[in-house]
Amino acid sequence: MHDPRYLRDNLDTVRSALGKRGQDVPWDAVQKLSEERRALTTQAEQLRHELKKGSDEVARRRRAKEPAEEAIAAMKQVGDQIKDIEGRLREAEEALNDLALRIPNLPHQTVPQGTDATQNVEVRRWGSLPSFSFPPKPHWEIGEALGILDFDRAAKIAGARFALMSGTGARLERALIDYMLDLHTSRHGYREVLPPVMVNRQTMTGTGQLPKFEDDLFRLRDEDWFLIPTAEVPVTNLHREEILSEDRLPIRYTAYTPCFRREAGSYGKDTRGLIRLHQFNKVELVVFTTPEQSYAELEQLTGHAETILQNLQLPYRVVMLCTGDMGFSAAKTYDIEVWLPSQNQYREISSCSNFESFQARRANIKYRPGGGKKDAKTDFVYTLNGSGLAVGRTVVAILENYQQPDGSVLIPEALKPYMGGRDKITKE
RNA sequence: GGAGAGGUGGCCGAGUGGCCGAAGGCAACGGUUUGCUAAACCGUCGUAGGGACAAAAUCUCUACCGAGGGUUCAAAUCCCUCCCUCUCCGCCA
Repeated sequence: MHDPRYLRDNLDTVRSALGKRGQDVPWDAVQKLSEERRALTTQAEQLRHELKKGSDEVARRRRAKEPAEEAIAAMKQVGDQIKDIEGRLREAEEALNDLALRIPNLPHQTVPQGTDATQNVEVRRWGSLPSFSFPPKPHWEIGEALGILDFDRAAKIAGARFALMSGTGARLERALIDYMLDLHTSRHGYREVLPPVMVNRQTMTGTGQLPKFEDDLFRLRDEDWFLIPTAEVPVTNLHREEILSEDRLPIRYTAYTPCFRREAGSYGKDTRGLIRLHQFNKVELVVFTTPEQSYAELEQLTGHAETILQNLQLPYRVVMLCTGDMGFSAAKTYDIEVWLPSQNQYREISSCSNFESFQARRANIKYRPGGGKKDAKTDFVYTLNGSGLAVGRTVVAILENYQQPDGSVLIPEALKPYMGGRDKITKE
């Protein structure tokens, strides 16, 4: 959501800054409704002022035992006018709001121009790629052979794009969740939260999933609740409609949740394995901070996610997304991509973004600068979040990078304490 | 699911049709006093949208007493719908 005043006065700037991203926005309608709303607001306020004065006059006359019929009749008319104007105002506001909520965020200046993922910019690489004396297998073959992944039964009980993990596979997923949360809470300064995974419409609107991307979400049939596609949604909305004092900032949360995505329109993509599922687990990092600190926070938060991969000794690279590949709400995004030997490429395992005030405006999350002094003007916080990490994809990376010629899989050193001390997954 | 109670400013809490954006208290902030602390006293003390001013200070208008409708010249106050919280019963983890 953009500042309506800024939008009104700088429509052309916004429009060109959005470039390709804003192609489907009906700019003329935005401008027209913007002006209409302003005019109607002024009219309505003037009329209400008149009504107030008139009503006070009636009250005064009543007390003075003077006749008030004339004033009452006049005010009755003003009242009718107000009803008319306010009705039109409401319509204009609703229409404008609906359009405004569909305008994506403006990219930060440092974001490269581009139309798709091929124009993302690699920022850095970490780790050395593993070499194999045999053709590395895809994780689903490894997992099924070991008896820790079962896609056939998952399909039976739920359908395509679901997974069943069992035995050491289930333990591995749980170990990773534990490990990530422990690291972020004890070393990186995040507070752990365990939020609802079903949320209401307002919450989904706050972070930008609604109104534009309802088709990507699972929705309950009898209630207006949605399954969260990421913990970003409930956790960012923790402070919706709140004013935080600056000395509380930055506020950092980490949350493990399952995530649910319809994956509409991705038929045929990553149909096998754990890469793209309707339900997956993720540990998320969410930060509320000031505008000044937000970009330093983005670097730091990305680093926190990288630490997990480093500790697990998984090679990865960091890319800065170009304007055409960024999500709707983001101003700047780094993707962390982990190396997958079977695919001979890096694949996304984390996405870290600064949303600037875009979500804060939608969710009305403010802060009061200057150590809580009353006279300081409030302003919107900046929100950030990143995966730290997508758990299923981390399992994928471990299975593939740590696979052995005999089909077993070594357990990364850092994870052993979380795996009951075992150092290897063998056939079960 | 059944029955009942309730939602007012950061918090507590008054307010049943007009002079109420809302008494009083607490907290907070500024000051006076004080050897220091405390206390006392004085003052300030919600959010947002518009207008005036070149801008800030400031002034002014409008909205907001859970949300949305309605009645009325006039609604925190009356009516309707919804949401949320609490208590009891039932059910369940």
